[in-house]
Parts: sequence; structure tokens; C-alpha cells
Amino acid sequence: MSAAREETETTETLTAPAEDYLKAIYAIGKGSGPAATNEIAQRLAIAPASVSGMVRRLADQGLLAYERYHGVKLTESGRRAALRTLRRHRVIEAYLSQALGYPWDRVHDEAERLEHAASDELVDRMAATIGEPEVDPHGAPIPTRDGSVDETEYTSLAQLDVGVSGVVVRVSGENPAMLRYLAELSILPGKKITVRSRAPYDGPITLSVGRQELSIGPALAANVLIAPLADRAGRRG
Amino acid sequence: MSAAREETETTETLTAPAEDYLKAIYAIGKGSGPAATNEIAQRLAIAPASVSGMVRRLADQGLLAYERYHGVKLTESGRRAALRTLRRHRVIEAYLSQALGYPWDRVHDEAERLEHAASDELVDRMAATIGEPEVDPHGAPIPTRDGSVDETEYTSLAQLDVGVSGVVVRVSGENPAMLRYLAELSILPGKKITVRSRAPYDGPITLSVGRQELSIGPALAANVLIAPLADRAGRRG
DNA sequence: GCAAAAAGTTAGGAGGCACTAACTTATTTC
DNA sequence: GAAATAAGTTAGTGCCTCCTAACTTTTTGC
Repeated sequence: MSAAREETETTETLTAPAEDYLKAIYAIGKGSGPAATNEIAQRLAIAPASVSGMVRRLADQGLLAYERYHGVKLTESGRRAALRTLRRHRVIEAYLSQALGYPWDRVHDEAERLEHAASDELVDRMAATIGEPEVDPHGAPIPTRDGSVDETEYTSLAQLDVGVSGVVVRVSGENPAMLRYLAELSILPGKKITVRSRAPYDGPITLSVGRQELSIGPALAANVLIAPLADRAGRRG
Repeated sequence: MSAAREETETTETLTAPAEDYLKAIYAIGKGSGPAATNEIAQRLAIAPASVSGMVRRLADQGLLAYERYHGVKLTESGRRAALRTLRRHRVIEAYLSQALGYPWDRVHDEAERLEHAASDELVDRMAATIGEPEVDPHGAPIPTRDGSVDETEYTSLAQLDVGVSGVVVRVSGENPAMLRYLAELSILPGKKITVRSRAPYDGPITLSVGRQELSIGPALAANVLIAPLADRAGRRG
């Protein structure tokens, strides 16, 4: 019977750290599941002890459902706030890339700061200017103004069976060096990929991209999300 | 013999409030003069007592020369930081206006937040995209990357003699309602204006803008900065 | 099912930045 | 030049967000 401590929920402006927490919790829980204190701490690169305090404050604002020792979940209001921030972030990324020629490995860091400063109006104007994009430069879906997102879960390249082909829909992870490397290999959203072989014990995965053949480690492959094509396995191997 | 407390001056990133203080001090001292505690407080809409503490911290960082009870002055390093922020602010205003169709009465508030979040690279890309503007939408000069600004002081419309003509170079002040009103009257940077008459005791000033004749109060006129044209007084009255 | 490990919490502290109240220093003004 | 006024300062708080250290609860592994 945890006392429901609601606050007047008046869409008071959130601080930048608060928005970061909500984004992290959303990402962990995929929008609805619970998030563990340690995981939040790890994502935000802060000490777990710091999370307890902040989480309590966010719960007091009605953004989180929090039960001591049992992680947190976003409330409806928290989810909305998280999606608003996510929309800002991704629209900004898309805008930086399309309108200002920002390199795809650097849009993330810039957007990470701007998302807390840009007004909704600015974000909407950016979106309109580049033709209301549906995904950011990494292929992540952009939440709509009214808070809905495509939450389709794609298979990662690391899980794809040998012989299967698919289209890269998204690259998760924001490490610039990794993004540059993937770009070098031409593993980019929209590209068609076929898994040629997979070495056991977490060995390298061989694939064809266009007319190139290359192999990458499973850690990298796990960041590449694929929409499988009609499975014509056996066509070759 | 005030002990010169220098800190290693390692261009550590400034907080948003710190940048705001430096901007305010720059604006008050016109880049070099001293700024009074009370005036800083007023510009930033905070209590004078709050200024003392912050000013000490900025002095400790080598950004200000501060002597108790005698106001502050920017150091060279402080001046550079102030101009960097000012450049960000004005480039962002110009970009919002030119690239995103932002209305001129609203660019200020948006830029006020973005200036603390945008990287130098972003600001430079914005500037390049709109053709390296030299002034913002209100006519304020944009500092260059290397920290130089046009510091010309223009005459305000309130001080202009009757009969004198000039071109509006800049509108100071950022009150959206005031800006909208000026736009309505077509008193905008680039417009040619002639002072027709001036009522005594701070009475209204009559002027022609284009083929319109209108009159405004001296408080408003003080915000309109003019580059006088060759003085052909007597051409009319 | 109980002890060890893992996860999560509180306690206490620090720095930034604001506030009010009370005090000190400068500046006016006669 | 001394009293009144203005300007500026310190003192004491509070909130936000982070930290480390020490403690508690939950989970795991045998």
C-alpha cells in the first residue's frame, strides 16, 4: 500500500538532469518496463547512490512510480516527458545532419545538449524544414508531437541466421568511433546485408554489403538492427 | 595591494549562469568599463546579494577583476568569453530568423537558451549556412570567431535633431511586444527615417518613415539606433 | 534455507546559485 | 564634515545534483 504521492503535475519545466533520467529510464524499460537503479546509474555515468535521491524527486513530481529496492517505472506523465525529450533529440539530430551537414558520428553529442534548450516550436520548425522526417540519422524513429512512437523491435545483425538477408534499419549506440567505422564499412541505414557465415564462440560474422564481403565482431553486430527480407535461405549457402 | 588570485585559466567550460554574468558585465561596461553590482543584479533579475558571491567565483576563475565595494571589470579572458557567448547568441538569432523563419520578436528568448548549449562548430556552421552575417536580426553586430566586434556607438532616435535623416541600424531591447510594435510602424533596421518634430518635456517625436508620418514616445525612440545621413536640414522645415 | 554476493539505500558532505536579513562602506547633501 | 541615503557585503538558508562510505535488503548459489 505504497502511498501514492501525487503532485499537482503542472507540467513544470524539467531540469536537464531530470530529462536525462527520464530518457534513460524510457530506454531501459522500452517505454513501459521497470528500470533498475544500477542500470540508470550506468547509463548516466553517475554513482548508484545518486540515482536513489533523484528518483525520489522525480517520483514526487509524479513522473515515476517508485518502490524502494524495486526499481522504477515511468508514469504516463513521465513517459510523455521522456518522449518529448526523445523527439527533440532525434529531430535535432536529423536537422543537424540534413540542414547543416553535420557528420553522423557527431550529431548525437550536439543534440544531447540542445535537446534541453530547444523549445517545442523550434523543434517543430526544424522538423518541418527538413520534411517531417520519421527517423533520425541512425535510423531511430522520431516520436510524433502527440507522443506516439514506432516501437517495433528489430533483430540485431548478431542474431541473424546465416543465409538471411535484410536491410539495415538502425544503428544503436552513439560512440563516434564506432559510427565512423560502420560508415567506412558502408553498414548504414538502408543498406542491404546478407549474413554469409558466423564463427562459433562469439566469433566474427561474415557478411556481404553491396558487392563487398567483410566480417565484424559480434559486439559491433549487436548494434546493427535489421529488417529481414523474405527469407530466401539456400539461394547460396 | 589586492592579491592577484589567478587560476590556471584553462578554458574550463563555463556554466550557463556564468556566461550570463559575463554577457551582462560586457553589456554594461561596453566591453571595457566597470560594472556596478546593482546594475548586474538588475540586468539578470536577481538580488544584488547574489551577485557578490557569483562575482567572487568568476574573479577566482580569472574572468573578472574585482575589488570589494568597487564593481568589477572583465579581464581579457573574461572579455573573450563574453564575446564568444555574444557571438553564439547573435549568430543563433540570425540563423533562426533567416533559416527557420522565426519571427524577430521571438528569436531573442530562444537564442538566450541555445547560446549555452550550442558548440562553436554548430555556430560556425549556422553562420556559414546563412552567409556569414555581420549583424543579427535587430542590427546588433556579430563578433567574429577571433573575438573582434564593431563597437561603434550610434545615436539614438531620441537624441536626433529635428530635420535630420538617418538609417535605422539597430533596435536595442528585446521586449517582444515592443519589437512587434516597431515592426508594425515599420521602424526596422535599414529603414530611412527623418525626424520631423520633437515636443518639449519628453514629449512625442514625430518622424517620417517611407511615406508615413508617425510619432512615438522618447522611451521607445531611445531604443532605435540611427546612422545619421548627410545632414540636409532645412530641406523641409 | 542460509551465507555470500549483488543491488539499493541512507548519511553526510560539497559546490553552484539563488534568497532574505542584517551589517558595512561609499556617496550625497546640507 | 556629519548625517542620511545608496550601494555593496556577509551570514545564514535552501534546493539541485553529485560524491563516498557505511548500512540494509534482495537475490543467488550451494
